[in-house]
Amino acid sequence: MLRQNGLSCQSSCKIDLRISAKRMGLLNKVEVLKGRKRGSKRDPEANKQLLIEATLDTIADIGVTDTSVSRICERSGLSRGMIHLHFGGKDNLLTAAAQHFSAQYYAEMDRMTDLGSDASPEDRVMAVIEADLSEALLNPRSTKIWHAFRGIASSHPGIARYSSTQDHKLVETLRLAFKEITQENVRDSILVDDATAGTLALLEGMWVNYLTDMQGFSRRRSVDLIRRFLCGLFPGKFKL
Amino acid sequence: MLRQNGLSCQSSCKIDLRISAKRMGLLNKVEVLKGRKRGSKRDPEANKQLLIEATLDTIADIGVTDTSVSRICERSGLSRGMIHLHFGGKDNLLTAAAQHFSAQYYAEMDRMTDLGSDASPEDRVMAVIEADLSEALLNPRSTKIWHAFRGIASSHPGIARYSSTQDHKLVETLRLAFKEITQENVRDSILVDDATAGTLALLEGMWVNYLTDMQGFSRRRSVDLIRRFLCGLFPGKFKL
DNA sequence: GTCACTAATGGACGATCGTCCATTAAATGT
DNA sequence: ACATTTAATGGACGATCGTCCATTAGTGAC
Repeated sequence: MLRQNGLSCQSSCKIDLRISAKRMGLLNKVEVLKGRKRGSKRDPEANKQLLIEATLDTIADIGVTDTSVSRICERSGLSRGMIHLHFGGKDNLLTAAAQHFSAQYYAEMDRMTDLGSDASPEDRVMAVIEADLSEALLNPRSTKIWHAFRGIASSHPGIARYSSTQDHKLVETLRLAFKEITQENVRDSILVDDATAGTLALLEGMWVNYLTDMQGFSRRRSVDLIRRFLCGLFPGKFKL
Repeated sequence: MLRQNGLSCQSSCKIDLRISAKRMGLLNKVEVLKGRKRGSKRDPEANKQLLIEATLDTIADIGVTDTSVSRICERSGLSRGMIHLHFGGKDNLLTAAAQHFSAQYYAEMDRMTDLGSDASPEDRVMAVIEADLSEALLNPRSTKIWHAFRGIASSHPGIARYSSTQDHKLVETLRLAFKEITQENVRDSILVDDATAGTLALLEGMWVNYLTDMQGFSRRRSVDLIRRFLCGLFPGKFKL
């Protein structure tokens, strides 16, 4: 929107129009989002969020490689100095974006798997799987961002911290559920570990399938596939 | 090695040393590798390969984001103009590198799964799994490169073509084997599809695990995990 | 209204990016 | 031996990178 305004008017008024358009449009939106008191035109915390969101959107749109400071600021409608001001540099912003993205994922995952405490372990496992493959978590934007971050994680320690599914509450949720399922058969603790790791691995694979071919991807079939594998691991459980 | 020479000598002789070192060292190596006729100092094909290899090494070392034309040339010991000369630009070189990497993977996979034609379908499936998780295919370099390419694939169509495991001979190998296993039970064609897709998904997940935590990764445990899942899918088969 | 303070701006800066090409060097043909 | 062709070089080029900072604008205290 900003760019369109800038391009469509003559050069003499370009700067004025861009500034006023930015000011009005974005700040009003921010005010609504954050509930900031009316008339205030400054809100550092909201701008930090704006930058993080713009970073994620830019990565999803044009890829990490082409995500530059200028591009992020352009999209957020804020000035170029803002990144250094609030984050101290591009790298820190990227790390903050990865953290925010990860936190958002787990928050939404928690929300979607908040079954009653009387839910069977099978239902809890399936809830995790269905949540992970739901449109809220698995969509074009999130897959692109997720894999982009993972792709640069090994050369970017700050991001690596948020590129793993393996060290979160989610793992314990699954492990506990599988433990309950096998409780009569306690001798086999490796089964629980394998079921947990295997389920997460299958989900990873599904995300890759989605990234590779979004058209041909079917959430239902993917859920059924994983259920089928779990049904094999725990005969009698996870029946359709 | 080039850089060390450049740094360790004085500035007056820097250029001469670098050139002579590059000429001697690299060309002799290339001659040995390619069997080029003695005394020849030009070999465009070898240089293309040299650039591709240098590209992959650079990506594995410092990540795609920092992989620039200068860095690639520095590592290969060739001049900066070479990339434009042989590939017409950086993007084409990256695509060629992705293609080469993919081809190398499948060549090695073929080599390692070349069992006799009397091998059981179970053995053929397990051969694919063990090959994919072997050190020859799954190592720090290959994982970093693989995920780096996948991370930029969605914004780089040329690379996307080589970032999928799903449209290759490998899929048919697995599908055929699983079909043989279920041949008495022909009515269930989805089982074959699920087993194929699930196995590949599990392997994807194992690669991610390896990338995320190379120290804690165990090839044997990963193979056993997948075998366990398959054993559940096909009761009686894939026994330890 | 004035003052101190912080948020925000946008341009300056040197470094590096990828591309391109005039030049040099090597191989080949005659 | 010389001419022709092709491989290879390395610097020039403008664009863009990320960082930094002098300046402006908004806010709250008095």
